[in-house]
Amino acid sequence: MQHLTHHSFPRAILHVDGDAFFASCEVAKNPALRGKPVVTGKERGIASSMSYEAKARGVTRAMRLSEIRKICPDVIILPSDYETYSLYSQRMYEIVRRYTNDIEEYSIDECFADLTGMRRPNNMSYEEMAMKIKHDLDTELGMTFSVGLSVNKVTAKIGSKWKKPSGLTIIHGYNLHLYLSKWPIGKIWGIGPNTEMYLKKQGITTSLDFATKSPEWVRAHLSKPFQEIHAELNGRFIYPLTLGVKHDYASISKTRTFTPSSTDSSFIFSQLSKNIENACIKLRRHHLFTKRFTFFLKTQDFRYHALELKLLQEVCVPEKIVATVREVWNTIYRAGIQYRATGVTLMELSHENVSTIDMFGHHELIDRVQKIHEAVDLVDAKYGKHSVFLGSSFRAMTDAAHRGSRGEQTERRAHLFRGETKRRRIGIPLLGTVK
DNA sequence: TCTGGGGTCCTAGGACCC
DNA sequence: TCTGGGGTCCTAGGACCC
Repeated sequence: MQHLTHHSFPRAILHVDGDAFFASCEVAKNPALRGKPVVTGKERGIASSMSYEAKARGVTRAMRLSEIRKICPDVIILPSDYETYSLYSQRMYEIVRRYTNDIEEYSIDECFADLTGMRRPNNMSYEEMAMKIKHDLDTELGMTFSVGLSVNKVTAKIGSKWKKPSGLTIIHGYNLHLYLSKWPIGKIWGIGPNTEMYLKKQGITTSLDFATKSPEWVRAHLSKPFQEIHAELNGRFIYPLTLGVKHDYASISKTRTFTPSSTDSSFIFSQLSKNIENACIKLRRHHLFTKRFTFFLKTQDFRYHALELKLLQEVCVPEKIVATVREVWNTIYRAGIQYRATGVTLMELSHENVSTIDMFGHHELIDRVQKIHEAVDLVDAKYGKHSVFLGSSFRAMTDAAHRGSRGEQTERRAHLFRGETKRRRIGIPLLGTVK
């Protein structure tokens, strides 16, 4: 009796990657920008995406806008417009979905598609499908995409990165090794700087060097994710596609760097308070509650001093979190140390408020505070974000000396307040003191 | 890349229990 | 009181991605 071997014949996995996606969306939205150096990220003061014309002039990611203007005086710098980008993103998914329903919406500018078994229904070869998808995307969205077609996600990713922009690279299992021999180990999806350095020390420089190591060697030297990458580089299909729309958050975090750095306890606390408030705004927008959080202070030399704390009850408002941080503040904050950023991460997110604890009327109080925040969210929706904020965040919202990297935006809003509208910013010290 | 911001997953080690 | 071994849960932190 013979073994029934799973003759898992090759899959056809497509990876689609928008070229300079944010900048390209801006150009698609406003064709007058076509052919010009376009950069997005104005609100952050650094480039987050740049058109190929801007790249040709030497603009790179995270470059300061002041420097960009220096090397490229005719650059067009735009604030990020995520509403537009996600609209184009949805259209990208929809176009790919014409050819298969098995789509992973991997990120705003990328998706995977499993074309396996779709030759008959589409009456096309896999190669034709890849070409047609790219053609549809390019012509209908007014920007270019780079596409890779191969036998799994890791190799499809190599395909889409092989030629950029506007590339279409098909990597069959039988000539995978030709691509791997020319693909540096550090460019593999999932291999970062750390592992790259480690593998190089082991004499591995190309993807092929790595792929041809024995599974035993890989098991002995590397952790699970790298064993899986190794298997995919050998043409196996390991990583399934996560189908359907993106699931809920596992965590929500907010962090902000301030320049110059500071040693001022109350200022740093207010920065953290502001981050907590913003994280809670996002929490409520997604109708979530948190039961646990970590916060950190980042020192001038990039060390993190962090603490993880558990709440007695799920919350979606910042008061209890801020009060908890205040209680332990002196175990983390050290006088005389220069801090450059604070941050908070909310975890154990859930949809319902399942708490049963209701001692000393805590529940009622929290409910009341929650109602205030519902009203505040409405005010914010009407008059703009942060029209109302916690008293404990006051300094972070007003200190001109310590404007964060969002300084330009703050300035612009402050101007609005003085100018055509009568909007007032209201600090609510009371909320900050709820215990 | 002298370093912005928002995420996910994995692992090692300690605590605790049987 | 000392001992071995094993399982589970939790936490800190590493590594990576866009």
